[in-house]
Amino acid sequence: MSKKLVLIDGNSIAYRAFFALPLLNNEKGIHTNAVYGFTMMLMKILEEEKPTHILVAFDAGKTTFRHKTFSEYKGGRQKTPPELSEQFPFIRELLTAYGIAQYELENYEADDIIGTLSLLAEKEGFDTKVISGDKDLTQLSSDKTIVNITRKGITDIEEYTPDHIKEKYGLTPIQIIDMKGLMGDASDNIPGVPGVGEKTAIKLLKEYGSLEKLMESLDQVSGKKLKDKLVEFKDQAIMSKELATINRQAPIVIELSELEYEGAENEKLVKMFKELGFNSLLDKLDTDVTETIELEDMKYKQIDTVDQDIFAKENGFYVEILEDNYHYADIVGFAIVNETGHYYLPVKTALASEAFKKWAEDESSQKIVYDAKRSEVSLRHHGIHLKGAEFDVALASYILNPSESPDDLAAIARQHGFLIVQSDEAVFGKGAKRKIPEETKLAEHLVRKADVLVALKEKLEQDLWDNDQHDLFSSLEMPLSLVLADMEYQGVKLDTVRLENMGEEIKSRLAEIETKIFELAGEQFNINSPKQLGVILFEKLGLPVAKKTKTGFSTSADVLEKLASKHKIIEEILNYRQLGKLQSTYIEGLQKIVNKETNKVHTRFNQALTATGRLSSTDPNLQNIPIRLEEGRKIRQAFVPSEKDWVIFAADYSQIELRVLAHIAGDEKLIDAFRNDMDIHTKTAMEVFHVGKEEVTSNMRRHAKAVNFGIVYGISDYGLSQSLNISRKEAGEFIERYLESYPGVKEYMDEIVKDAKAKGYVQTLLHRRRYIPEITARNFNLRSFAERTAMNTPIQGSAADIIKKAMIDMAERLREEGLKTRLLLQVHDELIFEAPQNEIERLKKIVPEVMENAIDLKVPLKVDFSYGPTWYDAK
DNA sequence: GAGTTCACGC
DNA sequence: GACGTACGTGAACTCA
Repeated sequence: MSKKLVLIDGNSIAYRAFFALPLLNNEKGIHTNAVYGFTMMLMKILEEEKPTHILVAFDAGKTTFRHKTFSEYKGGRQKTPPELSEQFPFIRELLTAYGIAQYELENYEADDIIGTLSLLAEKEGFDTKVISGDKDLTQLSSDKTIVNITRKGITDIEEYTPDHIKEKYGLTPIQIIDMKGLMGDASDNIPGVPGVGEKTAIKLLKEYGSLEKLMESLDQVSGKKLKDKLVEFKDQAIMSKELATINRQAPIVIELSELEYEGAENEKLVKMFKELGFNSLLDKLDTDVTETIELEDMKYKQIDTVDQDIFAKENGFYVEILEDNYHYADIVGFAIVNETGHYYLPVKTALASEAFKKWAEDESSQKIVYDAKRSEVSLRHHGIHLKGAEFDVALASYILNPSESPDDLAAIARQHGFLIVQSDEAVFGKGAKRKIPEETKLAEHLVRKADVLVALKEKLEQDLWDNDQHDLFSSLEMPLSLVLADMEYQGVKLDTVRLENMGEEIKSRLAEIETKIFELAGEQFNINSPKQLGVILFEKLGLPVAKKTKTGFSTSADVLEKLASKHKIIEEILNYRQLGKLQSTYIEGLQKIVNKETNKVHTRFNQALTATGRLSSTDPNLQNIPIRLEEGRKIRQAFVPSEKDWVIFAADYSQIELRVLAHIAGDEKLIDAFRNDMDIHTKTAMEVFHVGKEEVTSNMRRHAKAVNFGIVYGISDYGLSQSLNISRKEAGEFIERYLESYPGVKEYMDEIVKDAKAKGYVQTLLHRRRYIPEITARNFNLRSFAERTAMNTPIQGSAADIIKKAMIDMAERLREEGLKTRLLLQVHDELIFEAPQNEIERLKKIVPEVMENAIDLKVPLKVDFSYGPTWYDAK
């Protein structure tokens, strides 16, 4: 077996982690961000590299042999912040728990230890991986040694092989040292030659090979200024090179055999993680760790005959279904935990029991559940209408922190310190190996889950109160889960014949286009392969390369569109892509998932996923059915009412996000515009371009529309420049002018960012929160992104709140009025119903009324609606 | 099976 | 001065 050595630059990685992550605190107020980042990195390395040997090297003390050469080496460097210093002991302890060797050496830096050991390892036939945040280490790269340098954060790395260095700099690894000697390194206070930067250094080295050879041939150097500098600073350059050279002969007294990695002491790790408050990392430890810890015996009773006395007023109730599509999956078992005891109910027993059904449908018997909607829908397939599910742990967790909400009950439990239940993956396995274990194991697992539900409710409910989010939970998300359950269970009818005909037509058109493309290309290839397509377009046909992805040429639509005038093949390819998308995703995709007996599709709305509070939709995703291009829009002709002579009735909010913005920001002009029901894009164009209504050109309006779009989605100047195909500078100016035009909005944007920095989160009108820790990041990108998130989330999230409220109100209103109309879908700002003809007139009044009055804002909400025999016609 | 690229909606 | 830039789902390809 081959030997694999991993060498980690401990100080460098700790620094990286510290600066990449916000200052986390554990319960005792100890800073833990560097330890956390370090741990993440370690876990990743261990998993990906699977080393046989491993060592973490640290710098020892303040001075090294390099200071003898140059006393100002690393001078001017900022002192290590105390918040980081205090974390080193924990990192050391962590490494001990992992059973990973550590080493430091008086007078030497971690670099030198790593350099020395990697040289030794090469001689002994190891494959070595060096991990650092310091690019200096790349000089160690060789055919046996790969150097990984962290790029941003701590887990994103760039891999330096000799080939990669050649490609990136045109140099060999050894020449990296020469480059450093010439250009210096501000961070280490290595002077180099003034006026020589990376570009010049590379040029010189490509020509002369090394610093020494360059110095020998100084007279040949072109450019007087450069030559003078090189002459003047010759000694300084040579010294700089010396400083930058890693010592590969350090007097280390440790042997490679001592670095053998035998695995972590899991119990120590679990203990440490708990102390440090790394609950989320506990999850990532080997599953057998969570199996062994603190799992006290679970006493439970298996129920063979359901009797009233196993029920109480408040019950933890867990419904287990293994597959994720609960519309088609079987229930695997139930568990109930309450003050009377712990019970496991086999599926057959429960479903055959009248007592069970009666209890499940009893509103007054409260159930604490995990994923209410999932439980409701699956029970309904067995004729049981779950009632009294008053606390959904998954939804509560999501509301408390939508970004961190795990998708497994055990993980939520762990997050809150309850280590009494295993992960589903540990019990059922994952992927192809997922299966139901023997019944006692299953029973115990389910009972534990029901048990932890009860414990979690207590904790989560308190947290909801503390955050002033209880109302959002109990009056919005909980009732909404019932509405969504109805929608999903009801499903949407498809005209499968229509779908099939469209498929046939597209198929033949695709074949035609394919022939044309092959003719134009002069050969056959897979058009769907970006790789092959790239070769054809940019190598064979020699079209100009505008953009590259990390694996090759970019062939995305925006790139291709710019090439359209250069070759006839482009248009065909874009056409092929568009039709291919319709065929594979929509026609075939829907055909795959439609219920063959009922011709209905039953989507699942994920109510606990997005960071903003929007819903998402899967299997099929009915929130991205084409509409923009007529060609694709025709897909909507296949969406029809499920009953004869009914219609599809669609109602959408007009500019809900911008209206919300007007309200939140309290911007006079924006409020005024909406009160007067103006065309908001025209209005914005008037403001931004300082023109009258009549002078707004279609191009101005288009630009204004894109800026409004940008505000709603929180895109950057770069994003705006992409969508308008203008420069980033121009895009930035547009945004600035927008903010000048709407001073209230500008003020809001400034305030919300300040607020987010102070509180660490932002919130919506109905108190939905989103935590934005990166808002204090030192990294410009992370911080900018966080700032845009802070500005955008209250807008988009409040809009999501409002339509959710409208859905609940709508369901209630339909019930009150005894209408047969059914709500089928929600697509972020629109609701789609199916309705009998004779209810249309009522709906025309009720739907806008309910939707527009879902909340009271400083501006009116406006709803447009339409209806027709198919979804296509409801436009 | 995981990661990448592309494309659809809001 | 560079970084890599709304979110979500799904398909096909590619590599291991």
